[in-house]
Amino acid sequence: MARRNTNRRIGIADVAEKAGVSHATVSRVMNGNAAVDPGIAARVRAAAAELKYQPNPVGRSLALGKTDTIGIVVPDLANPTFQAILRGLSIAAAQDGYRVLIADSSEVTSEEAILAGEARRRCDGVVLCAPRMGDAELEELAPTLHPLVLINRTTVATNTPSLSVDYGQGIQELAQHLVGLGHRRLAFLSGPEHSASNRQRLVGLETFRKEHPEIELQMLHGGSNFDSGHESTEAIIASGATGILAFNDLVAMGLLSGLHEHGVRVPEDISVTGFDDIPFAKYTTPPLTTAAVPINELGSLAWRRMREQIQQAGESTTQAQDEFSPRMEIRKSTAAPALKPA
Amino acid sequence: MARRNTNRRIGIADVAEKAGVSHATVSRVMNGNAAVDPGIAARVRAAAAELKYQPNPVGRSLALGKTDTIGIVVPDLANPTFQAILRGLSIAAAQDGYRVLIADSSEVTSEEAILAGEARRRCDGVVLCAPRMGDAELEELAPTLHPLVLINRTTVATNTPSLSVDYGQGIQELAQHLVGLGHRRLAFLSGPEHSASNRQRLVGLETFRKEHPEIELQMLHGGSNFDSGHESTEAIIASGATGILAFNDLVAMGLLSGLHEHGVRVPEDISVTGFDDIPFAKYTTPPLTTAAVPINELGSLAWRRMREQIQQAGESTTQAQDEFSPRMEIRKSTAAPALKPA
DNA sequence: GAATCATGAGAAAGCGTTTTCTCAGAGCGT
DNA sequence: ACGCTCTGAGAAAACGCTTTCTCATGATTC
Repeated sequence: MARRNTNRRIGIADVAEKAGVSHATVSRVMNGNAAVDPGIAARVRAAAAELKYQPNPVGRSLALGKTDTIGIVVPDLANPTFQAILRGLSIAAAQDGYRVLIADSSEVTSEEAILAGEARRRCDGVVLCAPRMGDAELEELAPTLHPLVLINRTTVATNTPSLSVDYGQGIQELAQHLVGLGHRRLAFLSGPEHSASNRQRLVGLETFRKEHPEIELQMLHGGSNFDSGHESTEAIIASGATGILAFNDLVAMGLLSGLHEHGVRVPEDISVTGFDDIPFAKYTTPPLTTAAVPINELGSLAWRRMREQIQQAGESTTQAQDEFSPRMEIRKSTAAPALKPA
Repeated sequence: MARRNTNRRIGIADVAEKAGVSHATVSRVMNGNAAVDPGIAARVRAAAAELKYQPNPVGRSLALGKTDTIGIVVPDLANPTFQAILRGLSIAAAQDGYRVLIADSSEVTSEEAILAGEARRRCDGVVLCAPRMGDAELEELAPTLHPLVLINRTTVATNTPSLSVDYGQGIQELAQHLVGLGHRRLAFLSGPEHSASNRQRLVGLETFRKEHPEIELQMLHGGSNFDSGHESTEAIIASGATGILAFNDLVAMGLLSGLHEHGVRVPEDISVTGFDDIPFAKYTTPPLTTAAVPINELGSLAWRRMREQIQQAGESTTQAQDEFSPRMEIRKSTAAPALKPA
């Protein structure tokens, strides 16, 4: 065996001995599972209190087959969106006595499946944010992870709830907002190539194109963070577009700062929109027009969906596929274009 | 027992049966602990692979007495500082095969000790961020949590490593920076009453006062987030101070936006400084002068200190007390005052 | 060729709980 | 006063793994 009895943390046996009962009885009074003589119960409780006994969660987990913990897999903890989801999830889960375990894949897509499996084995369920994972891999992985809640992804398996944001609609509304202001030359500064939510934006913009054939819409490659937005500054200026749809708020902020450095005024010369409405979006200069995603709700709803699955353990009923529609948040980074477009 | 053998997840016994060996042997080949006949080992590995066997971490934890998990207690996951620490910690720990479990106390100081104890029982160690916990409570709690790493707090117990930032020095440097620019009327927009780091700032400012008796320095009550900074706007304007030391970047940003709404120009009318240098500080308008804390390092160093303790389990050696000196980050929110001070 | 030794596999104990099983004793009715 | 039910506590099994203990087998040496 591992450790010969070095002065170990006090366990149920110590309480049992002190109270002069069996450890089964101690367990019973601690969990209130069966009727115990009030006198004995009091004696046990006194002993437990005196010894400051706290049941070992690992032992409990093994016996109970549950850990009261859920895992969350995120691609990048530096992203405010995932931070917010994590926070919402953590707070909601804590309310029900659950804790959350983090697995940050650091954008390494190939690790995501492994991390998720690992997390699932340690926890009672997994919330998976894997925007870049291939569909095939996701389909294969999902059943092995149940209970599972997907964020911004869906599976064909109907017993997996998913929470997603309608990025396609959001980006269309933003584009229409720009058109409504008088812009005729738009550019979309796209996100990571294999991102599912980027694909949704592209699909939305395709629809937009059909409805507005008269509008020029360029597609520029970008990334998902500050720096990539900043790096795209010159390409944006060169594009000649007056209305820029950035992949998200982070990219928009990087772009904003790049444009400022180049002496390009926002919104006088160029209008910029973001996506997500991260907490800082309203504090940029100028405050960022964006599509607001109810990000705190996402986290807490993720927990609710998880809890539903944990409670009805076994019976695999079909689960809700929640979709959130972003809400336009018109601020000061968009305005009518000053120059006449071509 | 809990569950009569409903179609359970496959375990070590299944592999043993399939390979025609005892489960002890399976365990041996999985962990490479003892010499096993190469032929048998191959058979076991084949069986394990075919069954996709993955050892149950809870069982392992119970047998091994370790969970490969550490907990982190934070007062507020919405605060970028704690987000960054969490991230640094998580990434560093993952490198060594450890996961991190979150406990967000939601600023409820009275819960912190309980959460920390809870976390400790589930994990191999705890990183504690509890800026508002009373000193006495901390002293009593610390020994029960070992291995423990304290952030921005210290204990008399020398076997508890702590990582802290020299807020006192940072705030003095910021004040001196303002004085150097010509400001004579300063105001400190303080943080939460019982915050340890706020006390450090106050001590630092006391020193500053002694060195600069000619400078007026007002103390204003505030909080630690956007909103509290925003709410303090009118009090700040009323104070007549031209140089404002905000508790942190969040407060400074709230103040910046409030001043903007009131038509007060920064830095022409009032100079504002923050603290922390959160990622967004350089994107405010104007970019925020602040004292930069090497926040990513804090997280990874926290893990290193934790790992050291976990490795030398038992022998309670005295541990390092690391202190970081903030680095001045002079940006555009501070400048020489336009008006002649009294 | 027998005694010694090394190798390696199975049996079983242990980690700390919960829960089923079992049974002693009390209470009740007739 | 006997037998019945019922209450409640202890014994023991189970959760899934690791590791010590034990012992059989085959190799080595004099």
